[in-house]
Amino acid sequence: MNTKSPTEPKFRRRAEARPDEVLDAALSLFTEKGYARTTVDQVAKRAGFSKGTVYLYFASKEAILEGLVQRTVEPIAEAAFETMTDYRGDPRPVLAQFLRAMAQALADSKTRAVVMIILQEAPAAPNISALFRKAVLGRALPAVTALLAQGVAGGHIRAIDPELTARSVLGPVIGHLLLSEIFRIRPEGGLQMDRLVENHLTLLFAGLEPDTGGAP
Amino acid sequence: MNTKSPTEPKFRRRAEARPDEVLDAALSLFTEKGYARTTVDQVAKRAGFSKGTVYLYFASKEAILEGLVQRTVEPIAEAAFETMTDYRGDPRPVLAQFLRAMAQALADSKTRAVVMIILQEAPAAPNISALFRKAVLGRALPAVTALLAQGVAGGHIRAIDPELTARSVLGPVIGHLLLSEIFRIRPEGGLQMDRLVENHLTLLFAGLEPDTGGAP
DNA sequence: AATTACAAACTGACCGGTCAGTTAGTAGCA
DNA sequence: TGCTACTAACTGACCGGTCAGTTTGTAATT
Repeated sequence: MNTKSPTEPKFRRRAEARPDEVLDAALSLFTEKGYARTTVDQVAKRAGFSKGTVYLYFASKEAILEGLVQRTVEPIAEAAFETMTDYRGDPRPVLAQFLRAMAQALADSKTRAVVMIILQEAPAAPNISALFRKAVLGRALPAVTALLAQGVAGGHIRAIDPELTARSVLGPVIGHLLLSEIFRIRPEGGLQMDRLVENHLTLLFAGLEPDTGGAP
Repeated sequence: MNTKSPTEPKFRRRAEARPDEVLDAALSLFTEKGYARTTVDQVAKRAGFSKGTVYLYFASKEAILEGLVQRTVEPIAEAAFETMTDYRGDPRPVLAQFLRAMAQALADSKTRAVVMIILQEAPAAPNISALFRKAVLGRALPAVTALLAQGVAGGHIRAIDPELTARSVLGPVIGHLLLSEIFRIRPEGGLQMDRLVENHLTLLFAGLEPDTGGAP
């Protein structure tokens, strides 16, 4: 990530830009070594100034993490979820739209990195967990569940459990992300989140097809 | 698990039990507060003795973590994967067997806890990551992929991408685990991994049904 | 007596957070 | 234009505390 060319003047005097510079530096370091193993001094150094300055803009190390999550998660959360809530009809087109949007968001490596940091730190940092739950999960899961329930009720899809099926809709994307980011296990040629989603959608849509009495 | 080799020690004090006691204590603390925020002293205290003793049996704090992963993961890894490799025919019964075994393994809260710790620490601890990859993922994924490929080739299932579909098979289970353990989002009445797997299997099996020209 | 198993005290490095002091920029004045 | 006075931005040494890992002494066992 950036880090600014070494020819920059020593004093920059642009207080408004500082918080974002801290967050950028923190993101790259947290990604490399994890939150716990990164020191505030390292963050400051990478951002191009000293530790004291960091504390002019963030109250604590954890506040940096919170800022990072907020900056990444909020715009994504705002962009979605409204279409789904009152939809009536076959849920599949909406699911496709949703999963493709998700794939697109996760195509950005910064977003991916923040999501990974959240997954790693959430168990030990309750406010991070709460933030993500409130902004993303608490909205996405009920939306998908309601969409599926409505589809079942209307006979558009097979009679499955909507709440559990929501996991079958979203799980593969999360699993793919984890395999790739944590264990470096990914298809030849990179993450290919798009291809994963398309493959998943064919399978999922066929699976959701109402049972018309086919033979197993 | 357990050890307790009946052949070796006739005298000695109670030293043989120590490593497992350390691992048990470490597991509960790592689960509560995470690896980084747990001190070796706390592990020793919970196990009922002092820090120095821990270092009689483990070379470092990270070695404790490795021991924990090894103790949990190896028996699981050994128990499976062989059935799949040379199978010919409709892969669905084997997939069902596999997912149910996975659900059963994850029903044990200790196993679940270790898996979560792995997911959290793997990015920053390469040998943990490698251990799990070698013992579990590096075997499970190719096995499922090969099974699917064989099913496609034999016309038993829809022509999907086997490698990507492996994610659709396993992802929901992982996603369910994550939602429950990290964000405390779970169905009423607990984890219900069994019900998730059964619901997932209906959906998945219908989705894998070869396309015989049904209605969209 | 020799060995083993352990507790307790200790060491040294590290790190989050603070703060007294320094520097860069700017407004006012001549 | 040059000077003074002031402020916001920034630095880096430092402090208090923590913690992984080590050493030493001792009680029990053989």
